[in-house]
Amino acid sequence: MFTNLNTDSSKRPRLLGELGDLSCKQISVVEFKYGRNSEIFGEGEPAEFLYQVIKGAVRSHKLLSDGRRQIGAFHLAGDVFGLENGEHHRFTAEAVVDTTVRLLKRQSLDRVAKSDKALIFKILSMTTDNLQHVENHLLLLGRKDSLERVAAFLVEMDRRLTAAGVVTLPMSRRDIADYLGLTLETVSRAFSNLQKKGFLKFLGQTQREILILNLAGLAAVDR
Amino acid sequence: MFTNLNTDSSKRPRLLGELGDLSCKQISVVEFKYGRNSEIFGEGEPAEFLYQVIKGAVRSHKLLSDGRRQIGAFHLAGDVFGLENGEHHRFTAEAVVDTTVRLLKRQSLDRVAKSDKALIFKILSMTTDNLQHVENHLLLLGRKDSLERVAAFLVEMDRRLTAAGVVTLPMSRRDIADYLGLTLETVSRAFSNLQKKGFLKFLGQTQREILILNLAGLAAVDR
DNA sequence: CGATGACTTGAACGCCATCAATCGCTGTGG
DNA sequence: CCACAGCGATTGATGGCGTTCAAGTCATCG
Repeated sequence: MFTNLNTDSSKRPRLLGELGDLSCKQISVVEFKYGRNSEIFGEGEPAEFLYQVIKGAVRSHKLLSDGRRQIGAFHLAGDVFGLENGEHHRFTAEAVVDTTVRLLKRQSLDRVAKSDKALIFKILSMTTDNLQHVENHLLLLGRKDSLERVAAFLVEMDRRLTAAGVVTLPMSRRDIADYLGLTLETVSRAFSNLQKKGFLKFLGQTQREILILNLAGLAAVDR
Repeated sequence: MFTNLNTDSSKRPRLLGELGDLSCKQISVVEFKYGRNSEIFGEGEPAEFLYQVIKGAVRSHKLLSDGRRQIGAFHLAGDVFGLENGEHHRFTAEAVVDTTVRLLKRQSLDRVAKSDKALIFKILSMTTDNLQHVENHLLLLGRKDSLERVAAFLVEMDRRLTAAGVVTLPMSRRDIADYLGLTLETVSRAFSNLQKKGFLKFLGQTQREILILNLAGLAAVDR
């Protein structure tokens, strides 16, 4: 492993914010590429690094012994993940598509954090953001029906990765289903339903490029 | 409000750990009592205090506009809640039964935290514990069936509030249902099912005192 | 005692899962 | 170039789990 690592302390960070401001503080930062569907780290493994998505997309999931899967979050360009405070990762993280990730040694992060209060608060703040997202997802999984879930998903994705009203999903219907606690068939039916209602339109043939025609309508379906 | 407040800076804390060690650091600590089903704070309200349950039980929930409710967590004796990093509470908190709560002004906490690294790390650690619990709950709500959910609930409650193998639930079947993303009827049927299977037994007539006969069996049902 | 609230149990329904067929696109090899 | 396999996605048919609606029990309390 780490055959293609790429020390970065001299380079300018490609993304600002979040971890971008750390590279100037003697924290070793490297970049690494993961192929589609390859594992970045596994649940239960020691949490040695902190990660930031540079390009691509990552899914974090838990598995039951019989294969049932729950995706806790998708991490898109700029997002930080692997932010565990304990010794071990609580999720498995995989690249959804070919993905470039920036790695930070937790050890060196902890060292700097000991003397850098702003950094501690930054980490606390990112953890809290994380918590907020998961708390909202609890309500979705516990109490929303399938159409509400898919509408909420589209609103979230529109906010996070839209380019001019067009949402280009990096993940499959199965990934979406495992994020929303549904089956891929139900997700597909909900997409068709929302298209029939005039809230969205598919572009191209891939079924992954979606033109959002009525964002407020989708938000209203979500409740 | 605050008619029965009770300054506590001179008293010994009744519970150790978590916030118990803060009372000796010039942080104003008061206790307050809430009656059964009364609101402690509401979603969206400014987060002025941090709370610790001294006696009783608290539920944190979110509501949809049509009344559907999702309980994110139950807070039992010793637990800290209201740990928001933002300005506002993200849940509504209510007393499940008559409950005594210790309040800490977030403002004074922040003041001390600025110069006390151990305290910041403590807060970060509590936030991470919180996150871990919610992440596990995602898997439950997204992918487990009703019997698995109820078994998991009993295992959790056995761990958190058992006295000699007897679990005395402070919350109603409806509260449990809204925690597990089910209806109260389904929860009731699952209890009956687990009793029939010999995993538990009801004591008294209240249906809230439960003798756990086979904890490993319950854990196995949960998977 | 009648009223109320918490819980259980039964019956019927409905939403989503499951099973299955089909379509379109991509890549591969004869 | 076309046949064909493989994958992702859609769509249809059927079934099951949990919800909904309803009745009934039991304990508490006015």
